[in-house]
Amino acid sequence: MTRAIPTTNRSLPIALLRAREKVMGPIRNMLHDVDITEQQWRVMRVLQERHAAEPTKIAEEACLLLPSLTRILQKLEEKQLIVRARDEKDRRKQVVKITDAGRALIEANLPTSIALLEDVRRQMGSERYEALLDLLNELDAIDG
Amino acid sequence: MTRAIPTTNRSLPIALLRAREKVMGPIRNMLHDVDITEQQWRVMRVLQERHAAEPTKIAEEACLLLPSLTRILQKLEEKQLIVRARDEKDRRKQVVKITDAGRALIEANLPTSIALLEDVRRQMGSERYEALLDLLNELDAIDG
DNA sequence: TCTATTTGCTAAACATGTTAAGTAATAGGG
DNA sequence: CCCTATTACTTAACATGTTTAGCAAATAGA
Repeated sequence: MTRAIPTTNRSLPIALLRAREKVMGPIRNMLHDVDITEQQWRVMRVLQERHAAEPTKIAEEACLLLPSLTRILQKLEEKQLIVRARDEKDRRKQVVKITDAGRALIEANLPTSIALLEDVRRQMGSERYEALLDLLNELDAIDG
Repeated sequence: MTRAIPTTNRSLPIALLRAREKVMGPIRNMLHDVDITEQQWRVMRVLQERHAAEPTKIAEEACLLLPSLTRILQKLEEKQLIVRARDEKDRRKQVVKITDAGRALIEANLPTSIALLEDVRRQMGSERYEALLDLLNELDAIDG
């Protein structure tokens, strides 16, 4: 039984894109007021959870490519939200840490960020929200 | 019952991002051989289905912002994959059409594109794949 | 009909996405 | 120990994402 060519509303890549826009729109608005981008926010969140991390690990967790992360870390350093040092045990690596100012910025905005996601969860219903997360993680786990 | 702050693997924005990367990776590789970007491909797909469309509609269907679309249409026009004309009934608008060369490019690559998505579908299972699409569309339909 | 507003698109500026190439430090094998 | 390959990042170049501003055409009222 052959399926027809999918139109945009039944195309997985576009459905993923639209869903992400729906979720990120309000969060981006919030971050805009603090003059920080969505990607910078993701990096800060990772550093808040791990306290210190090397760029490769940050990139993996924040779902960023290293060239993008390089520029982002430069900007976060300029804003004095993070500090960087060379790893003395392996001088190819770096140790990135969040500063007090960075932690303060996270703590000031995390409640709103969580509330916005809670709103999505409430509108979808907890069960379907969790089911969606499960399916997305399952998709991420396939071969590729 | 309060939930803990979500870690990255349980964060909806990042889960959407990772899932999209998983799906688009192979498709991007395919398009790279034809020297066309993922976004240019989306625009071409819309034009193939509608034959003629105005930029605002294309942007909506391909999930692009108008400033991005402006540049993309300029490049597709240079590549002679589309043609543009002013709409004589409303001279603010344009009429964008796909050329024969554009249609040929789509037809040469669509089977592979579909096969790659079929592969994802097979690995996830049809039911879960469809369930994922339903949940994504449901997410897109909430208030925001 | 005149003007204020809206609509459709473009331009500009800055940030990131993506690929390819480059550099320095480390690891591995002979 | 030397040479090669690998790893961790950086740089560069081009394309898109995102916001703001701008322009011309059309529309809505007064």
